[in-house]
Amino acid sequence: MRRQPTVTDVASAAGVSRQTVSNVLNTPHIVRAETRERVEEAIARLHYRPHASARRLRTRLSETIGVRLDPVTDGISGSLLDRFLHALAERTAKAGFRVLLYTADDEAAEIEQFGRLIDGADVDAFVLTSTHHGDTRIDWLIEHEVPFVTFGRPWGVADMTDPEHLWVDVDGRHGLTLATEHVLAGGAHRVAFLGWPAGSGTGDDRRAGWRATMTARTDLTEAELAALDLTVDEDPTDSSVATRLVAALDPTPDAVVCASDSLALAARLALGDRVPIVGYDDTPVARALGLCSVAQQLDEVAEGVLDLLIGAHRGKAGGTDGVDDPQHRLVKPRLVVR
Amino acid sequence: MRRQPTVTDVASAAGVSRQTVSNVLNTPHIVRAETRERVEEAIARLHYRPHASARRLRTRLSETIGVRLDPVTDGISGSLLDRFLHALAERTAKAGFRVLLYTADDEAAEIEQFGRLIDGADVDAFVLTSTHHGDTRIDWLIEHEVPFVTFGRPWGVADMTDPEHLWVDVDGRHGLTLATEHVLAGGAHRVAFLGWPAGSGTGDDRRAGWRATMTARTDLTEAELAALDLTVDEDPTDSSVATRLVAALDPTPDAVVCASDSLALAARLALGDRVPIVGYDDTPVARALGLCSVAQQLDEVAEGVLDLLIGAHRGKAGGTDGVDDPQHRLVKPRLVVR
DNA sequence: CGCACTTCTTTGATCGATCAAATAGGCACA
DNA sequence: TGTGCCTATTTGATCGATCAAAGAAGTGCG
Repeated sequence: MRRQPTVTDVASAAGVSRQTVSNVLNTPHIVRAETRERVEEAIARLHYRPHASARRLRTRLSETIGVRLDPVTDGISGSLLDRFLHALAERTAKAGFRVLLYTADDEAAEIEQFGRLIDGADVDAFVLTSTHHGDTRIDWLIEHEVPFVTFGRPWGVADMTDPEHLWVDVDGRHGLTLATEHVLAGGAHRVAFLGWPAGSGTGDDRRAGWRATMTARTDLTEAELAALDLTVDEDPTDSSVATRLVAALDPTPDAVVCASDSLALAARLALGDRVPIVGYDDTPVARALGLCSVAQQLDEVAEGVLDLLIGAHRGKAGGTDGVDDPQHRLVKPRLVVR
Repeated sequence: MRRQPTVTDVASAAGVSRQTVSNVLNTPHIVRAETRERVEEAIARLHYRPHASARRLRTRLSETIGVRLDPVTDGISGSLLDRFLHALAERTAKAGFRVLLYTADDEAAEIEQFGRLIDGADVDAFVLTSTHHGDTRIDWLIEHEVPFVTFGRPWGVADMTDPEHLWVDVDGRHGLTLATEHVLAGGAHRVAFLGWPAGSGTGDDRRAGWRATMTARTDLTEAELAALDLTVDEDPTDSSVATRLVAALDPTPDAVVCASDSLALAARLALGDRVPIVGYDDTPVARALGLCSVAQQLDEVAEGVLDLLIGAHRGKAGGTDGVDDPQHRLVKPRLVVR
């Protein structure tokens, strides 16, 4: 590997000075067109590429986003993060940024990582993916004035509208409304919901979509709805529990809408293909089983994350395309019909 | 965010010079114990952390590994990359390195990325995950003397032993041997193999494991084996094809060993749970269905990748623990029995 | 023609670390 | 006591870029 050309090399090749080359790269508009072209020609001829670390040292900006790679959750939806990461990496690259991965076993370790990555100028912003109520990481980031965006709402009431906490999320309630309306339109009447125990923001949000739709569109009583509201812990070994639960439901419901594809798989194993089942996340499992599923629009989520981050960078400017709330963005999921 | 302390700050706090602080951090053994302790105390007291970009500028090392995030393949095994990435990120962090993600739509674009990332000192090595025979990326990396390791063997004959091409792979042949022996031990006799068409190195390797075991352990003729050797394109929409294929097999085989979990799912949908089925990759799908599956030991793979990379860094030293071939490593998979 | 005023370009300093070479300190031995 | 040698520490230069401020060229107007 021979020595890389530097700004100085380009400068002498183009017959100008270092700073002019730097200007061509960073603030092209202040350079006279003729000079700019000469410099650009020299850059191309020498295959010059700026040394990212040198620039970072001077500007104190890394143009890199840190993303934690969660320990694999063993859920079928594991690939969700994968897809989100891909969408994020792609968009990030388009915006001229990079994605740096890190791992951490617990919150304390992750905060330690924040410090290391920020102090070392490795990253200048974070994207958090698994947030929960009372997350200490978020307090740390806000206190240390580190820009960040979470994929997922903070479910605490006050937090949700906190302008310091930027978030993007998928409207799960809307997703289950779509799912429920779809099976109702297909002739179902007694539609069961298979979800997680109350208490998780995400799960409750999805349940609410089912419940609201059922209340509005059917004449089922509260008691009947309660009987159709099935709950199981999310745990791979629990799929058998879910299977038993669904099978025990008597009479068999006309359809089942689920809070996740892994629950949908359990329902499918219990009921076979006689009853329409709708999953959530549109994972390969749903595809393989031929089940309808609610697809999170991860491209849009990634786009939103980046918009908010760049907005935050450039002085809290925020969304461009007429979004009402520039600090938060709720993406509408789509129902994949099969 | 107040200004971060620098080596100079630490130096004056400890009453020594810059370089001594640097020595404590990089070559502690040349510093007298008493001095070292004083410096370490000052580092802790000031919460000093080295500025990574400054160090990289000087050393011309980024201590960062570039990994391409593949476009999601829609296979059930998508989560495999996810798990590998996680294992890699974790090990990488332990070795004091970082993982930088990038994406690229095709090989040319990826080579363009190589150039950008190397010239910018963003990364100093790459890990490639989806390699194929005659991969131009590999030629580029070797030509430009950029260290890299691939997860996956190059299936060209000459390439496989090329000392310039470091690789780690999982012994799929052994995996299918384990799978086949397991079902044979369970009393099966006519064991079918469900895999991809001949021509893919990985698929052929797995098939060979099944075939060799069947030949050695059963008295089935070549013709009988050929009839049990089922082939289908890997494509999500093809699972129905696989299902038909398996169902058409008459008489029903005693067991089916598969080249992937998504094929195992197809077999399961065709045969129900009357016949033992073994998948490959131990994805959540296999777990949810209660199927046996061959688990790639991604931790070991990640460890191998890092060993080779660090070995290459430090002058082609290579493996430590008595591995025969210091440039290549074949990890033995494990059968998860359910 | 000359002075003020832009606009574009150059020069010197700087970011925070490490490298290379020089210096100071300690110890043994003649 | 002085010389030589080894080890521990300090000093000056450097990596490649950007920032800040100074300098040069070009324009308008009295």
